[in-house]
Amino acid sequence: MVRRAVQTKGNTVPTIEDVASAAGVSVTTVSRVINDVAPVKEETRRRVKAAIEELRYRPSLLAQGMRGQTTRSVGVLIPDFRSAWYAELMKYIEDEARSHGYLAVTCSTEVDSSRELDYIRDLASRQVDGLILCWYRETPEKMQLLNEVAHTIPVIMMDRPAEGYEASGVYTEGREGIHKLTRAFIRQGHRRIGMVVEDRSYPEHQRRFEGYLQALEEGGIRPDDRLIVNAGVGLEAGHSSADELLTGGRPTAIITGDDLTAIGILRYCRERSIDVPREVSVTGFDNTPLSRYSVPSLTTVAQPVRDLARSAIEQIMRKLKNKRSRNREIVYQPTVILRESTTLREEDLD
Amino acid sequence: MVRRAVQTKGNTVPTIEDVASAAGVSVTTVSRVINDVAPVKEETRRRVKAAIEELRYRPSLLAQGMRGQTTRSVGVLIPDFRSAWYAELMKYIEDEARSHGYLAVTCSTEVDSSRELDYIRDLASRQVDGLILCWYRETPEKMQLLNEVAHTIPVIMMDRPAEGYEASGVYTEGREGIHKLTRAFIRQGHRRIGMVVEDRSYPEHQRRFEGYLQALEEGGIRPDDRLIVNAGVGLEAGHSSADELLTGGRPTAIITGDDLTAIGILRYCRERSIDVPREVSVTGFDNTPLSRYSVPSLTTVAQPVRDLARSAIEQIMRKLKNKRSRNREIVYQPTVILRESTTLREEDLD
DNA sequence: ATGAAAGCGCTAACAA
DNA sequence: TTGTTAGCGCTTTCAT
Repeated sequence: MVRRAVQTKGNTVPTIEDVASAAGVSVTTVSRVINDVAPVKEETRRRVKAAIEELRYRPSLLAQGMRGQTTRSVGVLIPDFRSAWYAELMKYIEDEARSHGYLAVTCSTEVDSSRELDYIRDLASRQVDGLILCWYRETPEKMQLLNEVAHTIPVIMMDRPAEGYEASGVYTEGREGIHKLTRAFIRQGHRRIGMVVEDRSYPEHQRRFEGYLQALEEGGIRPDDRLIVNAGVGLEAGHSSADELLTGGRPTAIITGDDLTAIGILRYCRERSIDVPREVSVTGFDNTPLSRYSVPSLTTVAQPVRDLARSAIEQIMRKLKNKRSRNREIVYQPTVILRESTTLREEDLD
Repeated sequence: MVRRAVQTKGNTVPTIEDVASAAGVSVTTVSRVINDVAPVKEETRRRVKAAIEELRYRPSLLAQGMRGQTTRSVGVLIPDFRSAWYAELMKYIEDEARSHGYLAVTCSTEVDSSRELDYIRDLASRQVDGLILCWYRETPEKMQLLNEVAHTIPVIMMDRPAEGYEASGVYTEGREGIHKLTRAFIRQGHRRIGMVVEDRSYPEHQRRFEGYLQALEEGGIRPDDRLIVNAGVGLEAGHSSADELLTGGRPTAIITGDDLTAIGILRYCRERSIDVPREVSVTGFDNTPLSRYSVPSLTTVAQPVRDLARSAIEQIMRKLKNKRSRNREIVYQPTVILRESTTLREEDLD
């Protein structure tokens, strides 16, 4: 009788069948001890566990996912890994997902529409159990794809209301933060308040801009085009925006929607020996770790990142548990953090 | 004859069978059209494609992965999403993977051994086609698990030699960067050169520290314990290290292994009105975007991040193509970037 | 050029 | 308490 030397194919991953035959039971029994889903005689269980241990068997999540309905994973789309804000969001989303036994698969879209589409399709094909989106531009094609996907799995829009989508919205009302900040400057006597608008095709940035306009209007100040710059996000964008603003309208305060943008402005001011905050105040957004350590440290607007992440995952889990539960909007309020780059005081805020 | 209203189950994802019956062909034919793997009559192909289009069918990567051998994905482990350096690495790894049609699944270990183990096991169960690791501590348990995994799929160790593992190594010789920097300070006349060592249990940090020691020795300088601080990574760690160093041994130059650490030091110096670089020079590591925009801007050591990412993915693809190809060590040399936080000149470097 | 059927590794009826 | 078996959605012989 020829006996195949099973150990020869040592570079093969053991399957449930290998465990079963090693333990002298059926695959069902193995499955039962793995999932602890039906009574198994104590001694059998021991044998199975021993076999699992010895073969270093781990069930294939692919097969489990194929058989069952879940891959225990959620897809996350963010614009850029290198953004401190999204990095932090990603971290907390990962932690929250993990605490439910889920894997967060995060992809960066680089603000590229076709890349967004590709990733959404890819993640859907991989049968992630839910999708969390932080994205920029909106196209009919994306809306359609997204609504198709949302038909199958829960979708969360972060950073904006989910209106118009079959999705839940989880975000911070950034408009309110900028509004408070602008109003505080006005109360302090500022009249020439500038704003760097990062990317108006991104709904949330548009909303922040509206908070600025609203405060100006309430303060009886006419918006001045020379004090409003449309720029990208980041250090470079901040730096060049500062050049534009400070050689033009000469604001006494500059509001931005991103810490890095603000830090780019700080850098510019230092190069030109413009004192912050004496000659011009500068504010950021997101309260990234860096904003505490910039020189001068940065007045900024904080989002409750843990809460955002927790809510996003919670919404997904809720819909996973009860397929027909409704979508929700979860909105958080931002907090203004006062630091050295302004002379604002708490009283100015309200 | 009862006709089931197929459209009723509209919230179900279409399968290859749905496409087949919609197009009036067998699943085999559909598969052939999808994968373009065998001749199909032009008209049939059209019908199938139309059905695919109409049903918005996308093949399940789960089923494909289960059937075939590949999930078209690679797992990536990094310590922290919030580190600018790893964020950048992650971005380029994602891009490279994508260019090969692969999905990069990146997980953060938070420098937690059990989390590392969990993720490695999880990713292996999900049958990623390769694994890229950047990690800290080394335990027997991890070594064993890793070598088991490496038996099945290609594994890349980034940030360190892969010696002792059945893996390829892809990393920058950071020791050399620190060595050059230290030597440059010595040539410039510095004698009291301090170093903040981020985490010596992390092999790469240990190696950087050795570069420092080596340069001191070559310069005939005895290492001074009061000038060497063991700290964590990051702004806070830098800040407190500065306190320790500058109230103690009073170095005229401080070398670190991380830009953020250095920026924490800059912040401290500003608080204490210690002029950089006049009173003390400071250097970082990684040439993160921020190092150009700090005040003062930071002399630092750059790693060729694109090359690292490209090599890592290349090694995986190579081993995937040819299972029995050997592991390799791919080592890159770092580049010193001179900026305002030192008074070093190019001539001092070599 | 096309189709029937086996099987990837697993779970869940259904039987015993 | 345990085992047999039918799929999950796909690819791939092997026939036709």
